[in-house]
Amino acid sequence: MLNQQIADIFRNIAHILEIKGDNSFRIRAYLRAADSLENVTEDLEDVQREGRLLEIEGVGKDLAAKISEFIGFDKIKYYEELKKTVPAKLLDLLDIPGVGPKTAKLLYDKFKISDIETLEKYAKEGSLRNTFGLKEKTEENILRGIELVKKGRERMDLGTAFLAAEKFISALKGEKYVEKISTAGSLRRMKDTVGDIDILVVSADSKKVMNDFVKLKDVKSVLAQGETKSSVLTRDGLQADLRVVDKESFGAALLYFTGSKSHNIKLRQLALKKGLKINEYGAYKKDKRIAGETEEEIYKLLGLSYIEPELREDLGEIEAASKKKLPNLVGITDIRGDLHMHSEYSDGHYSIRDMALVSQEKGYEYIAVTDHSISLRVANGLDLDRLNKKRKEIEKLNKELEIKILFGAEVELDADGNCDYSDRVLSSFDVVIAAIHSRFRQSKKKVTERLIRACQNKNIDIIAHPTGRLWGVRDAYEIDFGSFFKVAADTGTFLEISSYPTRLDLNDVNARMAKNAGVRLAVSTDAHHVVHLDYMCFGVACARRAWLSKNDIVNVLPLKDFLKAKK
DNA sequence: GCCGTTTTCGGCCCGACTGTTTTCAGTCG
Repeated sequence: MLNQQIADIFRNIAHILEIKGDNSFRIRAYLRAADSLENVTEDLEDVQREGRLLEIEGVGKDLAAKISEFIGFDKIKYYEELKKTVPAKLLDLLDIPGVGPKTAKLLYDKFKISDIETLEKYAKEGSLRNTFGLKEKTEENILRGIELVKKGRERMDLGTAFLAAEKFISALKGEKYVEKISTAGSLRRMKDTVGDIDILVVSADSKKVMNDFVKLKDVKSVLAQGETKSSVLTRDGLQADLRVVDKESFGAALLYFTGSKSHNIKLRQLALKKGLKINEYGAYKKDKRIAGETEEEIYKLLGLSYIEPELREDLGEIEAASKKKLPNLVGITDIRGDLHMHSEYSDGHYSIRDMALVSQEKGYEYIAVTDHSISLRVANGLDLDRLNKKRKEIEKLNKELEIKILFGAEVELDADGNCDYSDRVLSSFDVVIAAIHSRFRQSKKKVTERLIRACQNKNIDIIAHPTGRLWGVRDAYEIDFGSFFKVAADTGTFLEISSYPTRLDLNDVNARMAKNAGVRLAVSTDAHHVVHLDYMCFGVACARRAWLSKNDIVNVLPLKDFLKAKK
């Protein structure tokens, strides 16, 4: 995608400038702009055409010109020239933990090393030592870093990380020497992917916490064990870090370790303007600590209302908090029904009754059982006979159970956006979800037309996982979001936030844009198993990251209001 | 290179850790 291409170029420019030892603030400007571009949902080409490039945070006159240049010529002259000054693969060295621009430059200047393989050879031979600032220890570190790169420091999906962290937290929480415990980092912000698990603890006996932590059942190996910080590798291959902090610094530490980095930077800048200083130990006025035990008191001190972790991305939340204009975010307890799940009629593993009973236990008022339609044969899509059988079973269950079961379907959209059931059949469902499960590789224009056609179908209530991304399997297909969201809003078609942790689709950025376009969203699990019904928390977190409140979500409505709200 | 309730120049978050020094530079989060 264009936005990503340009972001990558800016990041590469920054890395080359780092190696060349350029002004660090200019380097930071390129990195900041790259981050910023990744948060723009609109196609940069559209933004450029409408002359709005300068509205993007961190993009000024110069970078706007470079973006325009790339859009027009597929090249940025400055970048092409800059690339000639360093070997292409030299930038790969920066991926090695512990190797930064200075070391990379040293390695190149002294040994002409410009790729990871050569570096590994030199380090193994021991021929790096006895150079300026390089000794045996550094060689070891480089080799260890290369191993890490090879293993791939891949991020994990939110679901895997969340469940792993929960095990750690619940194991430690019961101990009486653990006063306070919380996750931090991107996991606490509920980002769709997580790098590693961060846990903070307040304890009177940090030694005991550390000992217990590294001995927990899920720990495969111990990477480091210290007085206040330990790192382990879990059986799933995830790194988990536990830190013990002082009680009076817990809030400041939580704030610091939760991030995001750009959120923290902005908070600190704000503090400076007020003559204060914030670090991970507290908030200070002339070296005197005046806050730090809770996050709330630090935000208050800065004149901000409390900012929920999901919002801490420096995407306008600090400005909104200073005007007391933060949204009243939707919460898990607001959800009254799950509108997307499968039973053993198609490819689910449980009966309708089982899915209903577990949902009922969650306190839901209604669910929609939306098995696959006839043309999705790999998922045992339902023909008309089985549809009738299913309908009768639901009618029977509805007389017996307290929860209301809606008769639904997840209907295939063909290459042109048409359905595989007739209008007559479609209109007999309580809820119709439409989805794309094939022909992912169509052009952006074609996919957009396909989705728009689905929105215009009066029988289709919801579009499931609209961008089709499946973490670790395939990227989202390209969509003209502006046109798609407008039609969805105009036709009253709900768009789904799939809570399935490897989907989370729409994602936070897209969902926020959809809301701003007037679209209403359905947060659903797409459960194929009773335990998947628990995934709702991930979809709600995604909605919160998208700044959505109850008004933006349809399955917070009581059943009769929901039925009235849909087409 | 960006940016502005101490504005159009002069700033730009802050501290820990590590390995290498002997007072610090580089890297990281």
